[in-house]
Amino acid sequence: MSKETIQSLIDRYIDVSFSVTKKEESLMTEQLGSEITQDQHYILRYIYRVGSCTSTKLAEEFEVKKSAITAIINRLWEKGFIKRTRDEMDRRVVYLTLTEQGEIFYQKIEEKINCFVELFMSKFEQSEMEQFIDTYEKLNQVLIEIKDKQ
Amino acid sequence: MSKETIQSLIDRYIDVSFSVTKKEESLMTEQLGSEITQDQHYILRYIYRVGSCTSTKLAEEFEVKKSAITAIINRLWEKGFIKRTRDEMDRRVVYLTLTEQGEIFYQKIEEKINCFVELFMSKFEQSEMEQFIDTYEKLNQVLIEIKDKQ
DNA sequence: AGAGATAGTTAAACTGTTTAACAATTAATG
DNA sequence: CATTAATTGTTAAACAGTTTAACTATCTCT
Repeated sequence: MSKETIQSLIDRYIDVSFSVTKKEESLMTEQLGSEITQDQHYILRYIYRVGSCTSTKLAEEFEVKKSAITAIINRLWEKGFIKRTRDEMDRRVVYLTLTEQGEIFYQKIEEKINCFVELFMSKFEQSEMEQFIDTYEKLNQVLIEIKDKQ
Repeated sequence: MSKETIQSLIDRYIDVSFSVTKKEESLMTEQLGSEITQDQHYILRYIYRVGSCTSTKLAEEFEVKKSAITAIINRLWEKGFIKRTRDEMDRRVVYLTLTEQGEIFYQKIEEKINCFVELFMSKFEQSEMEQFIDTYEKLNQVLIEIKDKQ
C-alpha cells in the first residue's frame, strides 16, 4: 500500500469518525429530549440490560473514575429513575437498579432511539450494513488488544 | 428483513459505536498528552488545515454555539497556540490562525495521532478498511440529509 | 486486634456546553 | 443622513461530566 493511500485513509477516517459521532450525538440528544443527557441514557441502558449492578462495575465498564459515576447516578436518582440498595452481606456495596418509573422512562426513549437508528440503517442494503458492523466490531476488538498491550 | 435481524443490527450498532468512540477517545487522549484536550486538538486541526478562520465558521463547523468556541480558543490562546487578528475592513471579524509555536505543536501531535490510527488500520486488509470508510462516509451523508429534513 | 484493601461518597478544580445579555460594528431602510 | 436591523464576538452564570485527593465505612487477612 502506498504512503499516500495510507495517509488518505487515515485522514478520511479521522474526519468521518469525528463528523458521524458529532451528528449522531446531536440527533440522539434530540430524541432524548430535555429530561436526560446522552451519558445518563447510556448508564440507564446498561442498568436496564443487566438488571442490577454496582458503581464499581459501571466505572470499569464506562472507563471512568467511580466519582464520575456517583455524579451521574445522583442525577438519575434525583429524577426518580434509580434505586440504591445496600448489600446486607457486604455493607460497602450498593446495588443500583431502575425504579418502575425508570424502567417505563427507559423503554420510552429506547423506542425513540431504535426508530432513529432504524431510520438511517434503512438507507443501506442489509449486506452493506452487516459488513460495516462486522468491521466495526473487529475494530473494537483491535482497540481492546491495543489497550491491553499498554 | 426480519424484525429480529433489524433489532439485532440496531443493538449491535449502538453498542459498538459507543465502545469504539469511548476507546478511541481514551487512546487518542493518551497520544495528546496533558497539554491539550481532544476538542482543542480538533479545533487546532481544523485551523491548521484551512489556515485561517473565524469563530462563527468554527461554531458552524463544530455545531456548537459561538460562546463555546470562545472558551476553547481562549484556552488555546493562553497556551500560545492561537493568534487573533482583527479584520481591518470589517472590524467585527476576528481571524484565528496558529502561531508558529501552535503549528510546531500541532505537527508533533498530528504525527502521533497518525501513528496511532495507522497502527489499528494495519490490522485490516486494505480492501476491508476502504469498504468500511466508504460506508462510514455514506452514513455521514445520510445523517446530513436527516438533519436537513428537520 | 490491627494493618491493609475495597466500595462508595464528597469536595475542589477543570473543560465543554448553553442561554442570555452585552458592546462594537456594519447593513439596510426610510 | 439617521435610525433601526443584523452580525461578530465576548462575558457571565449555570450546568454536566470529568479527575484527583481525601475521607468514611466496611471487610479481609494475618
